[in-house]
Amino acid sequence: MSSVENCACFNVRRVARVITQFFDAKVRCHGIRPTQTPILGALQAKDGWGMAELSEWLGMERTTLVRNLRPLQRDGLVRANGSGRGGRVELEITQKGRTALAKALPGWRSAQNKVVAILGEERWSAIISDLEQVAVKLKDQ
Amino acid sequence: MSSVENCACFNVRRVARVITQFFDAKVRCHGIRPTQTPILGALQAKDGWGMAELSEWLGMERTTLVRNLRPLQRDGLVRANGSGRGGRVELEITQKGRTALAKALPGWRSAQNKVVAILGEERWSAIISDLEQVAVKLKDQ
DNA sequence: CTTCACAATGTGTATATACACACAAAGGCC
DNA sequence: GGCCTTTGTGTGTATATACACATTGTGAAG
Repeated sequence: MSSVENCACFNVRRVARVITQFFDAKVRCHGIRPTQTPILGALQAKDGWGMAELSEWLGMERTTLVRNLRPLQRDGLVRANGSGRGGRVELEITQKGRTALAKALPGWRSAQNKVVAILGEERWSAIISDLEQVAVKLKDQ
Repeated sequence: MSSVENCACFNVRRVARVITQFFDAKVRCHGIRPTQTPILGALQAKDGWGMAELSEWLGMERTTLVRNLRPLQRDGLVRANGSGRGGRVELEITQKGRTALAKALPGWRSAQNKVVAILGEERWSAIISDLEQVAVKLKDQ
């Protein structure tokens, strides 16, 4: 029972790698990476996120988000308004960011559809819901 | 339907982050990381792995495994016998590696039990099995 | 006004991940 | 023997991730 094959961490990371590579192959040619898509998506849905707030929503270490934003800021897809160190920062997606996201959307949708189709939409929803529950419970501890 | 919240890549990566942090908190104090555990585990179960062979089994890019082995080799937990560039390499776990893995096992088991307990063993097995299927189908494409 | 704790952010360092590319050995073909 | 494909490995570069620590603004207590 307690072997490598059953390890929750290993198994989830393993499938995350494969799925990420699959999504990457579909959106890379549009200039953004699958890991950047949710950041842009969150900013497009609602402006004015703070760093800590957005990192919480993404389930990502705050300091990780700081680094992940760097390439997006450098390329002008995201703007960070605020004094930076010490002061609160307001994040917003730029017009260029919106355009990039829109361009990558067909590729993303194709990947998403193919992944979901493997198990079916219902099964997939159940798994996502269960995994979400795991994440929530683990963050309490 | 096609929003950030439903993205398969985002959701799986998200839960992978949380689970990894949880495992990390349990095994870090024993000197190894949750991402290194499966490598050591695979080598303990069977010696003589080649690079490509092991990376395939781990569902990891071959070049990623090369880098991930570096800290383990540096710390003397894993040995790579072979000419390296060009020639086939035989990987093996050292005695120090076996000891480190054994020391971390209680922490790992604790984390594993707690994660599995959230959904129950049956539910968890079903999810792992389904995700495994997704990984296999995606690698064909 | 000063100090002090808190809240929000960034940095140092290390590992994890992978695409594009480069390199070397082994074996078949001529 | 000399070429060439195939197989097995490593490197360059870039992003992703996070723990430990540092920094700065703000408001409350004195």
